[in-house]
Amino acid sequence: MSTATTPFTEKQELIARFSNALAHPLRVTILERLTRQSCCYHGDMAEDLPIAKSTLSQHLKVLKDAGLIQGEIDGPKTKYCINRPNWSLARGLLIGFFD
Amino acid sequence: MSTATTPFTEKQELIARFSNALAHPLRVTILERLTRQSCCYHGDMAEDLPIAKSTLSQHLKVLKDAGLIQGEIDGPKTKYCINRPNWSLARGLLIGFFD
DNA sequence: ATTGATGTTCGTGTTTTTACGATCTGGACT
DNA sequence: AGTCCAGATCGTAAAAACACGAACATCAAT
Repeated sequence: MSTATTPFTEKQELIARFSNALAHPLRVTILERLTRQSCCYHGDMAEDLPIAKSTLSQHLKVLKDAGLIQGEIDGPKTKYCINRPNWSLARGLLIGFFD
Repeated sequence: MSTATTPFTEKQELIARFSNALAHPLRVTILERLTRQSCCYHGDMAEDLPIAKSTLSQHLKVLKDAGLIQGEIDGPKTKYCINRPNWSLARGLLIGFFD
């Protein structure tokens, strides 16, 4: 396809996109939690984090748009977990990036 | 010291800071180049990249402030190279982050 | 049907990022 | 001294990130 919309390679764009998802300590915290326990509800995170729930929703959306997590509606709650395929992709790209 | 200025751990802050440095494809490109060849002049990069020199300076400053590169004045030119200790630190943190 | 709990979305304001040209600084060479 | 080149810094403008409360939607009980 080679949609050359930018002067950068696909790989460079992906590294930047995944890195951007990790570029806020709150999102790092969220991801750490989701890797420790397989899944987690919005509400459980909101309890432990010193932010408004709307702010948490925004950060979860950033992570979802980056492809690192996925959300699933479970009754009245929303359950989030790591998007494994993309997580592996990100890990591979970043480990490769650091030689 | 424990300057608890944020509710996050030092490690989380560092991961976010290093990731933020990688969160733009241009900066990814710069770092890729600096890892391939040990050092590189501002001017050499400016030739190959589709951006104004002032913009390049800004991105180099972001990378320097994050601690990933260091600059050295060499006659009329400025020579940049990877900051090895911090590069290793970033690699360790990110590889650890991805399990 | 009403209520209550759970999250998302909307609207707002503040701050940061990104990009550029123009200006300034400092070395090298006449 | 004067000139040229390399880069940094300044000033500006547009866009995006961040945070919050208010309003909205949805499910699950009552």
